[in-house]
Amino acid sequence: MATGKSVIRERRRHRGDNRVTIEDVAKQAGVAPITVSRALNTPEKVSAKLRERIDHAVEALGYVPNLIAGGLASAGTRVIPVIVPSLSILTFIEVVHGIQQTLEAAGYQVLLGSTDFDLDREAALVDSVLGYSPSGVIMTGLLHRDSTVRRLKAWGRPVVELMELGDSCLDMNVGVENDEAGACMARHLLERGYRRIAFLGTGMQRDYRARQRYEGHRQALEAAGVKGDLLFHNEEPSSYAAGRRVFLEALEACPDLEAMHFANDNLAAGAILEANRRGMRVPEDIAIGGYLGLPLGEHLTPQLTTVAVPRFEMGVEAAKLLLVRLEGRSPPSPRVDIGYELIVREST
Amino acid sequence: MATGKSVIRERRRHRGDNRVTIEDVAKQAGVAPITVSRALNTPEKVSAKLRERIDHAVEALGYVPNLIAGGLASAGTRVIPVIVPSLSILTFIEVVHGIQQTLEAAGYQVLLGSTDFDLDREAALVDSVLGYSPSGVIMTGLLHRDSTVRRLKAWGRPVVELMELGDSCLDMNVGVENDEAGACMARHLLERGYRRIAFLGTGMQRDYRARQRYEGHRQALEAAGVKGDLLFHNEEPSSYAAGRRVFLEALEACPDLEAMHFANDNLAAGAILEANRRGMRVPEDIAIGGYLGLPLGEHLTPQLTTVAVPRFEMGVEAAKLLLVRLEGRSPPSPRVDIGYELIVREST
DNA sequence: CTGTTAGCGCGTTCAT
DNA sequence: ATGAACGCGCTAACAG
Repeated sequence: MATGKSVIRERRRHRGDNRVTIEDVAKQAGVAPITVSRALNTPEKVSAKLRERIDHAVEALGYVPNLIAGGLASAGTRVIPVIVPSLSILTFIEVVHGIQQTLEAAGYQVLLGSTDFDLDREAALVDSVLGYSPSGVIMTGLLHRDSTVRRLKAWGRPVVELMELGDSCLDMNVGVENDEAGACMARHLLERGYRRIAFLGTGMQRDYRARQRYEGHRQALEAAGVKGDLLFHNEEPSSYAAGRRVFLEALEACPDLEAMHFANDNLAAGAILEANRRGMRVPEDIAIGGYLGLPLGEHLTPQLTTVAVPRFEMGVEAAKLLLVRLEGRSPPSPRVDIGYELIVREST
Repeated sequence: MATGKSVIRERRRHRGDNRVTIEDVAKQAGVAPITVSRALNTPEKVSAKLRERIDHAVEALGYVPNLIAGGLASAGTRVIPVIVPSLSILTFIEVVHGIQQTLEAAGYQVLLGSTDFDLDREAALVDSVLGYSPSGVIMTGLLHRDSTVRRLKAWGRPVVELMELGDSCLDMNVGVENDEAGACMARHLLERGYRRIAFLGTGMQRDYRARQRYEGHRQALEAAGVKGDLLFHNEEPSSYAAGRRVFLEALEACPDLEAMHFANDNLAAGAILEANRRGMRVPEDIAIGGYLGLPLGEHLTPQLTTVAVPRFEMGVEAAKLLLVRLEGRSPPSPRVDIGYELIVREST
């Protein structure tokens, strides 16, 4: 006869959904659902014999765990939101790539969010993604709305802040010292004998990391007794075209310039390409330095001198830090300086 | 006295988790939890008065819905997995960018997965992400393991397959006709009067879309009575450096070549940069054509002739198609040809 | 090592 | 327009 039990089974799924559940597997293997759960999540806690029976049943039925249900029960999905300012800027993408590759290998999934450099959008995004009960969060930068900081602190799970390094962070921090990187290129240009040196950037209003590099640049020049506040910038987004434009603007405004320190390699590459077009000699007529270490730099003529930052590795490192914490251990240091490297090539 | 009820409330959360729940809000507003749920999800079904009280309570308590619980109850989170072959290839990133921007604006979140061009990894990823009860899925390409196809079909929710167009797709399809795009460039080179024309690519073993373009190229040449199977390729990933290398290999193997049709702009740009370095004249000594329409192309000297594909728009279109289906409507056509455009510049 | 019980926080369903 | 009851599928906690 149809018992009450079977009635329940009939109306089990809300809608046309008919996925195999852990209960189906348990029945097939002749065990309790929890044993299936254990066989899948902590195999060492289940006898070899049962494990095998269960693996069979899983295979036979094509069971795929419902991670949503698991997440609700255990208050933690294997999802890591990664919040970046923009997906149109190569830097962030390479970082995301490093993160994604590392986390996916460890069985976590990346939930992508972008703020368009807007801290209010960041705040809203954080609220929203915390609703997914993520295992941890990776954020860009150290600068957030108070509400964001409060939420994340109250939340209490691992958080990594990425890109720049600072005195205080929410939880963990990996990045580079932007002012030092800026000073590094400035000192290199000084050593080469250049004295009329300008810093050129775009979108520096929103990109405070570029401003930090400029600050390092300025201080390095002034420490050497050289005028350091020669700055050219506009607010368009970084691109080759933007690089060509600031390059020309600076040349026009300041024809006796000897060297240009660009806020990033995209701009610097644009400048070299423009110089190529006009038959200008680099570095004889004008020296050019960049920041990032984009692959394009070494293929230009002249090859671009740059301060390279390991962007992919920065992502990997952030993910590793998070994974350590997710495994319940605590990392040797919650702060990782990923470093930078001056690569001297032909353009200076 | 402590009633049974309050005991339950004490031990409510499994672990240190202390998030505000819908019940807290309901209590504060003096309504039932379900009313809060409605006020948030279908405000038009709740009286203005209650809605206001509830909004207040939400604000005051800082309530953020637990999307996991919602997902479990309603069998559908607002998550869209996007599965791409690689995050180190700019093309896919721009597509993801378009998708992400469109979906995020509509209140959906992108779950990122990458397969490294491996169909078995793709199959595993699909299994895994379906566990998140996503609202829909966006996949790359039309070629999948049988098991992947079966799962997705049985699953029954919206699926978009992206990049190339084909006769049959799982559900919806947006992309470009690769063979036509390849033929387009080939015909352009023929029109320019070139006869000794080679196709050069890298990683074509895994990248069957590049093979499709080569096929279109070959047929166009042979239709014109020109030898079409001049092919140079190797299996390294695409990069400027790889472009420089195939360029040199082809020149050496075939010094009387008149034109080169590259599988993508990265390779073509590498070739132009190498030609710059060697003082070779393009297109006089050798003509160069690309595919994609990367920004770099127009800044090179000579500017690169290319077949441009609107990659960002392709992502936007895919997301829109999905959104239409998610709103319960059905799109005018489940197949969108995103098109391509021949951009003739200086290099041919 | 295995099972029982009791929710996780919501939305569906059905009643009012 | 609002509410009560129930279960989505899984795992934590506690027994045995």
